[in-house]
Amino acid sequence: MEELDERKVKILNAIIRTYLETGEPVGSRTISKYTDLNLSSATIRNEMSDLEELGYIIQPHTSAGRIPSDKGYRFYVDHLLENKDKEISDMKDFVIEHTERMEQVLKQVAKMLAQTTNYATMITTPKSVRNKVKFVQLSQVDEEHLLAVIVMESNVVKNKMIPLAEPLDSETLLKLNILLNSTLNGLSIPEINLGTISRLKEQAGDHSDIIGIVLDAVAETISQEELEVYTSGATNIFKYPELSDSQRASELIYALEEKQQLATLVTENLQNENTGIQVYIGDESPIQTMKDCSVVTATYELGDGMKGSVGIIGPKRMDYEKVMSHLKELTSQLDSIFKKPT
Amino acid sequence: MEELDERKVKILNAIIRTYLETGEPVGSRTISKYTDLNLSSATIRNEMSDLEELGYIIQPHTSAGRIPSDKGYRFYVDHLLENKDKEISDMKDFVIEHTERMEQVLKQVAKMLAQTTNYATMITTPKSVRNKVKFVQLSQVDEEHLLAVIVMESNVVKNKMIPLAEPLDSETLLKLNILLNSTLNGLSIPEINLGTISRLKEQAGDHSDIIGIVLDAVAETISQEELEVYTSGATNIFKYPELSDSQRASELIYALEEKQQLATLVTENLQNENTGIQVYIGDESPIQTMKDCSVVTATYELGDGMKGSVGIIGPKRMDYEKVMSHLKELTSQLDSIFKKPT
DNA sequence: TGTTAGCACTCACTTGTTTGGAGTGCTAAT
DNA sequence: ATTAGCACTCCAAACAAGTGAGTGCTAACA
Repeated sequence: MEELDERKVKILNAIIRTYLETGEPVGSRTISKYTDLNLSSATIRNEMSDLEELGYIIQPHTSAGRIPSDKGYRFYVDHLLENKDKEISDMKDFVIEHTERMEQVLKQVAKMLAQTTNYATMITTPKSVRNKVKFVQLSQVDEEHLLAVIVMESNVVKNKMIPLAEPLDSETLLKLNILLNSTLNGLSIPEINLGTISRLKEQAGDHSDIIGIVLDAVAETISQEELEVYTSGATNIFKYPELSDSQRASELIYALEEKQQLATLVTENLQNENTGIQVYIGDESPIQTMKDCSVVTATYELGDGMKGSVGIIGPKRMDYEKVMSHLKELTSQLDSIFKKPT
Repeated sequence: MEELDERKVKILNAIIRTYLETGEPVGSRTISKYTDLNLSSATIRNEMSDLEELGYIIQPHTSAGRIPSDKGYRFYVDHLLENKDKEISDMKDFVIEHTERMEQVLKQVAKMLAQTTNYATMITTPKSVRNKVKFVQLSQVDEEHLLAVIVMESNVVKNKMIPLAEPLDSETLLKLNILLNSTLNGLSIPEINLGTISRLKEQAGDHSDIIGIVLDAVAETISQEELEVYTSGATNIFKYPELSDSQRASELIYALEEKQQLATLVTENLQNENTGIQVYIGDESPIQTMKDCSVVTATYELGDGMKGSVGIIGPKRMDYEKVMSHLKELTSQLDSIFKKPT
């Protein structure tokens, strides 16, 4: 298959751009005027016919204009998109009064992104690729409960209540605390292995059982850093007629509500060293219900080895240019946004 | 205005019930057969005409059946609803593997309720009407950060990072901890007043400034027990044609996404000693965008003075009977559901 | 050989008209 | 007081016709 010559590319580009704007099938006449090629609509028609044969555009029905196919969008995103990197309103200032809870920050970011882009958005909690334990403390809360507080290098705090048969005396507690801290401090999850554990238990002597429970709790707590996903702007999809019939809308909103699926979409990105921006067009998305949408995701990194994901879900004819530069901007700022509070 | 005689009531009842089932305007003929009154459609017509004049039912257009008006629903809910208290699938068992985080539990409850009722649901975190401090602890996490951990009587744990100019020595820390615990322990929020505060500061001596910061943090943390609201089953509204045109659906889902509004809907209930089940029909709801829906809320109580709210949002023709008994069942079980974990 | 003008054809969409049926209100008879 | 009967209303579905945007093809042109 011989590839597209320059003129075809120009025409394809014109088609897609105008379609992105209007959302209506675009006809030969329109292109003939819009471009500076000075070609008659007839010529354009011939070229469009070729483009359709090559699979870049589709005719919804016989006597309608053409709309881009998934392949067309793909080509557009891969080759036609100039990286303008326009400057974008500085989010850092706009966004956040210091809330200490990451949850709040994430929700706010999602919301703001949804507002500025007019698409549905999602963001995951950063996942500790290599997060270290910074501080551990056990406290006797009441007769029957021990509270384990774990602070990670990233200043994420986790709590875990541990039921106890009978209270520990304060001396033991102190000993355990010192032991835990001196051993675990600075270790990342993979480093807390059987060796560490058995050594710990040994040193705990009488209370190895408690250490066991605590360690389990710690491990669980740490690893239970499941990706949480926050979404916002779900209703934005109603702004795009091609998505807002109740069948599709329902499915989409359901997918946004059931965050679990979204997580899967994003995890693979985190696994791979896929640091850049990922674009899923239509069927390319692993989530079936999103086959009528495009999904753009980006990973952000928090310096201290935490990685998370931001994503935008919109119609196929989304403004890729704006979305991608927004995401690029955002991911570069998230680090400092998170650092500022604490 | 002379009130409804018995026959009118029966007819109204029949109209509403069949409308709840079908969702279509119901005509005289239908009623004539459905009821055991053995009346001809003509008679029914006369009665219906009366009922319409009294405002209990409406004719969407001249030659259509009748549908209940808000007033009709109101009458139905207030007088016609027998409290069957049918037994309902036991949620306690169904629901919850022990997750220690209340958030998880609430999300699950909302989800399950949405699944069994086929309406949209919401649930708030329990609010401490009279929640007491059980345990406080300051820990030196690193050079520049103090971590305050606060455990409430209800075993809710809150963390607060406090930035420090320079580290405290461990002796001072111990002193502060003892001081805080002995003073605050068992106090509820209103009891931590200026008196307590100044006494505390006095006793803290050199470190009164730190106590100040800590107390602020504690107060903020405690009072910042803002109602969080979790929703689920938003997409259920698409199951009811009268709500699923994109205009309405969009507004509704937006309202569900913007949980803030929902909170307001519910708070007033918590304030009042309104312990029972509250039904808002159409315009009765304080949230404007829900004027086409009915909202049923119930408050649950957790024994230790925590109160929260569960709600169901559905079409006006929701199955009030089922919904109300579900809610009644649920609220009575929530206490033990929460107690079980820890 | 590439480009263009012209023309017939297609097909969704709109508008107007028709028809059927469900439902009502009224009246007269029981 | 109830009911049968009938005329009337009005929505909804079906159908017809007109409109217009857009295409494909062909023949003429540079």
